Amino acid sequence: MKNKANEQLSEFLAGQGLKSTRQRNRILSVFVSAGRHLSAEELTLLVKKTDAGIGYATVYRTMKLLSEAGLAHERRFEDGVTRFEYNASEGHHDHLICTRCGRIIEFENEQIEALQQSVAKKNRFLVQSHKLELYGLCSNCRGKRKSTPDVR
Amino acid sequence: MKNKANEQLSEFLAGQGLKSTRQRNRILSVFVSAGRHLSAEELTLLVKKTDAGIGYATVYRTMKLLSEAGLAHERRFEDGVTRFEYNASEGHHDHLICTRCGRIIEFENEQIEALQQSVAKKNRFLVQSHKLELYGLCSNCRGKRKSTPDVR
DNA sequence: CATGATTTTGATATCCATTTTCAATTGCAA
DNA sequence: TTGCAATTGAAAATGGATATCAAAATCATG
Repeated sequence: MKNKANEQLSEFLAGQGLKSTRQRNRILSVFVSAGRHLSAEELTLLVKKTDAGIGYATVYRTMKLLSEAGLAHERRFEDGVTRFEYNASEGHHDHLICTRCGRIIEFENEQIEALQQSVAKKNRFLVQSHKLELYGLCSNCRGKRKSTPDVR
Repeated sequence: MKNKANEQLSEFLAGQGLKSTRQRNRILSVFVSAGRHLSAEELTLLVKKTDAGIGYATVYRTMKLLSEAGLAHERRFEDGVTRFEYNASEGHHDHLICTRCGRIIEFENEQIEALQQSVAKKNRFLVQSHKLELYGLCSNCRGKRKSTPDVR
């Protein structure tokens, strides 16, 4: 009866011998419906609107769990704060990050990925993962002095 | 009489109305002669061998200063610790980072840079800076079970 | 449905890198 | 030398993330 994400969570928990709890389901629901990159703090604030009794620690723990379950991905950009993104399914992607309004745009580019492999090969290096982030001004913020924050 | 880096520092300090101090010169000298990426902690340990009275706070403050002076670049990789690299002159480069021994290899690739620009253009995004990191196993660590730590 | 072993939770303490505070010291122009 | 702003070192504060621990909740079992 629940949405797909929550079903996936239930499966994962059952498979790991972990328990299904109100908190875990609530946190996942809020996270998914937010539909954007969220820090643990932002997520906690959203969650508390629905269920004031859920604490920070539980949010942190749950997000780690969701990462293990493949339902969330941890991202840490320049500001040093870990943010989570909901990963419905698709593969790897990289990010454009607006330094003014915080907007995060995702992109994929196989040509770049291929070149990365060739660089690695030249250095006899075996790539396990990579991170590509482009920082700058998004279309909304170019040429503006002020802006409406999108994400903090 | 000093080396080039220290001369650059003196110029920068004079230009900013800041003072030349024993600590600042000592820290820069140690940093430059190390010739590799160093965290503030690693650098402090090295500095203390020469001059035990220099504290952490001064190292942090000085490295921030050197960054402003263009003599150092801050880098923060996945482990969340800020490291500094001495930048003699050359332009931008990216990194291959060994997840086993911590070795850091620098590389440049204009093709990748060009593709980044095209991605940005498609998204009407103005790039100010970027970060590309490839994590994996270096040539020494491929096929090994254990390794000799290079950094940390 | 009651039991009880095992998990989970929430509040709080702790960790760790970095920054700030502040009184004492130092650099340097006059 | 003197005077004052800049700098320093030690220690406290900060901030995000993790660990601790007693109380509460889950859930297989009887």
